[in-house]
Amino acid sequence: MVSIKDVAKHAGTSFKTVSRVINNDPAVREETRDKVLRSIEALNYRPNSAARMMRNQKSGVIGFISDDVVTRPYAGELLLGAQEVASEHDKVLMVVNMEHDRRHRQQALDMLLERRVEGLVLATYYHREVEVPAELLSVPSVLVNCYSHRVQLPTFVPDDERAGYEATRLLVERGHRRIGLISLHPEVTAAKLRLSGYRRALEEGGLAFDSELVVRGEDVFGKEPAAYSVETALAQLMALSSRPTALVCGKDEFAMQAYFLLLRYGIRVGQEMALTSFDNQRLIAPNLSPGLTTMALPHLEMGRAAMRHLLGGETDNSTRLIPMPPIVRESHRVDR
Amino acid sequence: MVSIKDVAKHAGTSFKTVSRVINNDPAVREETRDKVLRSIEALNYRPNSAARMMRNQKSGVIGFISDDVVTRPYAGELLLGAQEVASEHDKVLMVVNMEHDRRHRQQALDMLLERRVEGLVLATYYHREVEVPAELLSVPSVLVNCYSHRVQLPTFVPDDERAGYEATRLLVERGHRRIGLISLHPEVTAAKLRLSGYRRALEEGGLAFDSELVVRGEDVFGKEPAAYSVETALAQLMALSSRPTALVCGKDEFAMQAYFLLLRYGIRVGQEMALTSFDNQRLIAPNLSPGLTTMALPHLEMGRAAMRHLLGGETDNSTRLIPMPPIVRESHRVDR
DNA sequence: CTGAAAGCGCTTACAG
DNA sequence: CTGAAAGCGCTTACAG
Repeated sequence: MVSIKDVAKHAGTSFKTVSRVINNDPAVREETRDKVLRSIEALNYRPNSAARMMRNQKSGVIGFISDDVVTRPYAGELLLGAQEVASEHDKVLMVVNMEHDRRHRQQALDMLLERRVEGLVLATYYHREVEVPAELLSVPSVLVNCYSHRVQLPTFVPDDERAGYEATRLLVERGHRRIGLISLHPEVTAAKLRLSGYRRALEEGGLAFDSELVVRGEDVFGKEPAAYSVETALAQLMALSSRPTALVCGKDEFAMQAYFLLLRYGIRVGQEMALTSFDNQRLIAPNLSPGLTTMALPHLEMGRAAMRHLLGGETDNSTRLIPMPPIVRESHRVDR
Repeated sequence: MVSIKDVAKHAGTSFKTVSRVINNDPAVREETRDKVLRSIEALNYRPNSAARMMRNQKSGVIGFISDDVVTRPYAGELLLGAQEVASEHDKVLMVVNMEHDRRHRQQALDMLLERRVEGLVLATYYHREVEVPAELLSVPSVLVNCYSHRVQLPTFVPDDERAGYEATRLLVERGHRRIGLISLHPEVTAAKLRLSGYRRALEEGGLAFDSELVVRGEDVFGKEPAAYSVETALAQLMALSSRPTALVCGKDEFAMQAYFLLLRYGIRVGQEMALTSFDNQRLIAPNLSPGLTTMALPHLEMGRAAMRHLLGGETDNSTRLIPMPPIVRESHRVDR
């Protein structure tokens, strides 16, 4: 590889002068600079960042540790948002997978720390509590889409309570008084928060909470055969003496299934049933007819906000609730 | 930061001995090694990879350049597959976005080359031709999910022709003689290849190609209002004097829309209409009822294969067609 | 405006 | 089995 000395020789200067040129030091005569630049061009020279790093004692690298973020639909936007902001600050991301295997995880962390990352982002593909490796405390770190009760770190999570409230309010406003909720697994963070938003909206609308209207739409992950499904949930709701006229679905996948399953009861979403949901999966929500009104997961925004915080040198460890904007389409537009 | 010398001082050896220990040089007395290891532990020492890189003249980094791979549903598996294999080889990925902006792209490339990446992966989220930056030729590089006619590089792309053939054959086998094709934008690589697979399957089944049965389901990206849509495509097919009894959809999103739109004609997929598709979007295909039979995009496999090739030190520049396995569910099971 | 020296934190031969 | 020297490719003071 061609080094700064090769360039110096080619340009007939000292290598120090070359260093000045590549670092845009103004104290170089125009003529000298041009000569050096031509040599750089001619030799196709690129400064070795490892050498620079050693002298400067900084790597310009941010570690991005995540579970399946990149493969889950749209969760990759966490990465994209983080990358965008990092790039504005002339930082690059080193992306590693959080392996479940403890040894692998340790290796990945060691690798990042040996590369002297200037910061660490820990991100998950769904909103949940995480076990924070102690190493995160040795460099500036942030938590994205996840949180910890044991460690104090800046935390960026979706405002699921508010989203639950908004998803329900859209239906209350239309005059619905029997609003079903097909819930995610009840132990999931988002499920709890959204349920409490749902209750708040009911209360605000002067409606009593009826536990019969809250049904579970999914099983423990991967359990077969499933004891809980959208199908069983809907069956339960449809068996009520006073059926719901509106439905809040725990995620767009639930909503999609509900569109189909409700047809069995002769019920069309957007006609006999108002419906809202969460996620805004672009693969689903706009392709349903009628289009699905849903609260968007703010992946891009969380990624950006977290990286801005990290690179902005802020020190405050609080939790930021990132809004989940309602994406209003047609499915909730049924008046009662 | 604590360096090798601090460890040596703490352990009472020369720093050279410390270097031996961290590099697992067997020629160190057990006792000395233990002493050093304890000091490393005590000081929480981590070797500086920049310094190592400088001496070793290799970075252990592979650059992963892509367009929107991480945000497109499941295309992120390209990254995951690549990462998996890289990690087995003790390499890490540096992920950068291919900006449309020429200057940004150049910056990203420069950055990667300054970091002395040992290889480069260029990946796209859909199968298409790319303009390959000249810099890719200066280090071992591979193309994933994309190709170039101007540059010879190892190339890993989905076998779309074969997939088109399989998707059609599943329907021919069931006795269908009028098989519609709702095509992607006809200029798209996958559309052309799949069309030729469709024709091959018809021919093999002794069926004449009828251009009336091939309709376009999408417009140029982002064009509003759309001149072509699944709705218009279906309308065209349903207006034919001899309607199709089976449908090959250009992607799962088309299929999903078709499920809904066909209801307007009183036609249920899996009853009066057999249907196959491409992609295997896990968000869509299993959630439709009946479940969608579709040819899976082999993202994970392409990512793995490409990285194996890159790190395996192979030199052959040919193109590998990665199979798109048929994911057989219910939608095609309609006999004629 | 330009250059010679020292050093960042390691590893690679070479001695002993 | 252990150590002293040289050097990887840069930048940071310090001279001139």
